[in-house]
Formats: sequence, C-alpha cells, structure tokens
Amino acid sequence: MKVGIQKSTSPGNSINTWSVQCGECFKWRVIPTQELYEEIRSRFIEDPFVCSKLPTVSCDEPGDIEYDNTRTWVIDKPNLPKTPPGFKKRLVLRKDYSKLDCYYDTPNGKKLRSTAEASRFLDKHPECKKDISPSDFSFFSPKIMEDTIPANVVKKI
DNA sequence: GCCACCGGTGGC
DNA sequence: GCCACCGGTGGC
Repeated sequence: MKVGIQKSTSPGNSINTWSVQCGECFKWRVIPTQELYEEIRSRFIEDPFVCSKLPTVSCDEPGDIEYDNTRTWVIDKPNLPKTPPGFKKRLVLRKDYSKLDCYYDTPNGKKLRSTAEASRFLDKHPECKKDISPSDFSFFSPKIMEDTIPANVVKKI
C-alpha cells in the first residue's frame, strides 16, 4: 500500500505533483488536482486505487512518472481527512530538505499550524463548527525519501 | 508590524 | 528517536 506525493523545484517550495500507485500494475498515476488526490487518499484503504478509476486510463497505458531522483518524493499516509471546504492545505518543503511544514489557510486568510490552533479557530468561529471538527484537520507531514534529495542540497548539522 | 521560515523541545 | 507543536526572528 502506497500513497505518494512529489515535489520538484517549484516556486514557494510547495508540493506540486500528486500521484498514487495502482494496486494492480504498480504504475504511478499523476492526479491532476489536490482535491481529487485527497478524495482518493481519504478512502485509500477500503477503496484502493487502480488505474481504471481514472477516465481514459487503464493498466495497459505506460505510467505517468517513475519513482526516481529526477524529482524529490515524499510518502504520504492513506485515509487522511479531506481538507474542509473553504480551507486550503499546504505542504512546504524546508530549504535543507529536512522536513515539510503543514499549514491550512482558513477561509478568512488566517494560517493554522497545528490541531490545537485548528481547535481554537473553530471555537472562535461557531458557524464553522456545525460542519467541521478538529479531526477534519491532519497536520501529518509526509516523510522525505532520502534517495531522491538533490545532491547539491546543503544539510544543516 | 507582519509573517514566512526555522529551531528547539516535550511527550510519546 | 521522532514528530507535533509553537516561539522567535530576519527580512520585508
């Protein structure tokens, strides 16, 4: 079982490519939007991804991308909650590739950095509370695959 | 003054 | 040892 997301050099050092591995042919398929990626991820265990789930794709088609060091890969967790409507989830890679920071931007432009902050935000905004709970946020930060970190990255000691 | 970014740590 | 969490700050 694998869920993958991927970072190549991009403005803001944010994750810019979302992909999942087919459970039957093991090829990687690029998922065009974060929203669809999160939809697939949210039910990944009970509803594993296969190529045929995508329109016009089957296991006969070549994979979209390969797991290699032409880009940096990070490994996600299955069955994380979908980002609540109106919020935007961001994963930002640190310059030294040591880790990713996870943020949610709220509908009114605030930044949330932890479940505790999300809880406090919901307390302040009771109108959100009827549809959203703290468990709808996951600040899990995907693991960076060492073998895909560019050779010229300077690691801090 | 803000905020993107980083460093440190407490709890597991 | 890891990582969730948050304080601090440098650059704007």
